[in-house]
Amino acid sequence: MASWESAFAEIKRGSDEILIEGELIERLKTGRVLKIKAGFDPTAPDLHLGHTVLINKLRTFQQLGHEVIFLIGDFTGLIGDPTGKNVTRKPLTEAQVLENAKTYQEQVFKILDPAKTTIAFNSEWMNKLGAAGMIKLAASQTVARMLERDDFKKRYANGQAIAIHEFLYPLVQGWDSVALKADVELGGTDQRFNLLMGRELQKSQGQAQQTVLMMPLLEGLDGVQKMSKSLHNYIGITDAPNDMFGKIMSISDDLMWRYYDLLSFRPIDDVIALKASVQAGKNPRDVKVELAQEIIARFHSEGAAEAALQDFIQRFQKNAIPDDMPELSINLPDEGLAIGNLLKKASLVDSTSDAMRMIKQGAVKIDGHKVTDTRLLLSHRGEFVYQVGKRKFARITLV
RNA sequence: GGAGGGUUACCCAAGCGGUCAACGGGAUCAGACUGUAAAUCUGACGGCUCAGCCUUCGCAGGUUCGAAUCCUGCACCCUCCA
Repeated sequence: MASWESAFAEIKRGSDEILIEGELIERLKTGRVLKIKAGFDPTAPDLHLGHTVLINKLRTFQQLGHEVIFLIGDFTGLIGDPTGKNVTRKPLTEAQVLENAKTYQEQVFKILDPAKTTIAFNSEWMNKLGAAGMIKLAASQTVARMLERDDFKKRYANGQAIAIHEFLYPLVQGWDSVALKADVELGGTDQRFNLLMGRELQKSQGQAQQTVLMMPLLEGLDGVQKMSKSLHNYIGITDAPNDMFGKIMSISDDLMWRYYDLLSFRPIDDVIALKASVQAGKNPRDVKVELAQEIIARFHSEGAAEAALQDFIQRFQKNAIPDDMPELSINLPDEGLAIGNLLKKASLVDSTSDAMRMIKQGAVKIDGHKVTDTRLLLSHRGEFVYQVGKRKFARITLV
């Protein structure tokens, strides 16, 4: 195992805050295998790059020889984490939770080594705890303490609902740390309260208090809000290579550097060199391409990364139509088919009203020719490429 | 249990008897400009057989020539009191 100094440097890299650093150093100095806990709420069936910031850090621990526990919050999922929410979260059904959890397991091993990863479900000990145990646990904390939390405080002040079960969430998460005897818990900065609850409960149970390691939240494609499935600003790790490429290329230059810091496995010196070269005049687009390549290679393959690049060049830099686009055939009635209807049937627009708007705005093309007549009646059979806006294409055969 | 306030399009939020498919902001989409960036500018933003027509303002009724706007009942949310 590496020296504790270098291990600590690796661990700290990219992190937002470590509570308490000194404790972590003491643990590392002992040289024993530490239990590293990170909990995941099975609300979204697909992991996205935002989640991987944390998983990458787990990977770091794993490479340093520690025991990584990937905790699936199947029990907590029934509550719904109130963190950062300004409204009560809808609890998941048991079936949804199980389904999502399964998908998590499959996906996480694209980053972690399955042989070295322990997967745990918190229902295992939570179900045993029982109602009486739950009440006892709830009795250990006060409402005033809960209301110290910023999100609860705000909701309370704004007169928004806080359901009682939401108070249980941090307690359960903290109890997980007790059950696992965790040495370190990883979480996003928004998890501070929940993570610290683990320390409190461990202390009350006479255990050593876990070190809390907080990672920054990754901004989504919009560059402002955190990446999340429900905000539709995410890059899923199962996204097709071309989608990944497109999404990464669409982020702002500023955001690109953020992604380099949190997602790239490249040495920090490389990133510094890249920044310097851009300052010296290199096109940021090309640096973004490198990032896209690295990430696609990680979740797909080198070949897929190369193919995605070629497709990108083909499609946008040469302004050509893409090779792979949805292909469908649509029945052409004898009396003809209105352009609006066709676009709707092909799902290129949301409604015929939308189609009318797009045409008026000059966004619709057939085989590259702009459509200007909103009442265009299609009457020729055959294959045509329809385009709405810059990115939506469909090869449609009228039969 | 009591008193009061609220429920408007994806979100926030105006409107308080006609000129409302409904002000404004955000998000989104399109066009211009570009590096399919960002920023900016312009436009659109309920649906349809689209220069016209149809259905929306928590739900159900009612008053009226006419209601998002007034009345009644119901549902849900919030605040204060108990």
